[in-house]
Amino acid sequence: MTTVPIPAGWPATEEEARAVQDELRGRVVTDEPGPPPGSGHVTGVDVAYDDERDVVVAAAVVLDAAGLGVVAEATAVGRISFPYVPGLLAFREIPTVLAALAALPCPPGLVVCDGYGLAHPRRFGLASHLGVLTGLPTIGVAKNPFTFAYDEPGARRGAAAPLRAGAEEVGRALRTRDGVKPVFVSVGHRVGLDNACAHTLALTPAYRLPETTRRADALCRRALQEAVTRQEPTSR
DNA sequence: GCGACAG
DNA sequence: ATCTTGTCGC
Repeated sequence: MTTVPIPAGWPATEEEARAVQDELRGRVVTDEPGPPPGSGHVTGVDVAYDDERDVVVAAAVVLDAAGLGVVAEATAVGRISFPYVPGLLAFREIPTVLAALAALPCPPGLVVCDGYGLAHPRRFGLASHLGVLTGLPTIGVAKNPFTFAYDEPGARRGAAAPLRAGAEEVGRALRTRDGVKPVFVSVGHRVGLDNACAHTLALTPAYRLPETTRRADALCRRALQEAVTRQEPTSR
């Protein structure tokens, strides 16, 4: 497994990173409904870190949208390309995630990201950024509301309430399990919000988080352990 | 100025 | 994200 290089010209400062977001945000496509839920491929991507050893591992897991079975998976290993800064998460994850997607043997279809798309300080979160760079339809499903406001949705699975930045609806708080904390869905690229929520519900038949992110999370953690174990075979 | 802040 | 065992509850 080769290590993904940090791209030439990758932002080195927060100021540069914000400038990149401001430049690319205009390329987000929001007037396409996106692929219909329940057909084709749905791919989850996630990343795990070992900041101490400067290792980051990304995983991409392709599921059959109809039965949610695993169709393909891939991982990639890289170096930490940016510190974690709220609002700049994409610069920390994207190089390695792109490599994992590129390593897949089949088209990803809709990509489901851990985090936000348009629900972002500059309306250009990880999911939107990844969508613009790949051209793929993407959505973001986050576990926390970040700085956004929302009213508690109804207690039943399927209930939803707007995720708001002031009066603007930047996403939706969506209940995926009865009585359990909602997830926070936002549009990434080339998908509508209603459709993004429909996909999220289709991907959560049993747990709060989408099967895509659950599978990708488990895979990148496993791969990270293997990567650092190989790095120091006789530590201790 | 201070605190909050996706992963 | 990550550090980390058991435990209460459906």
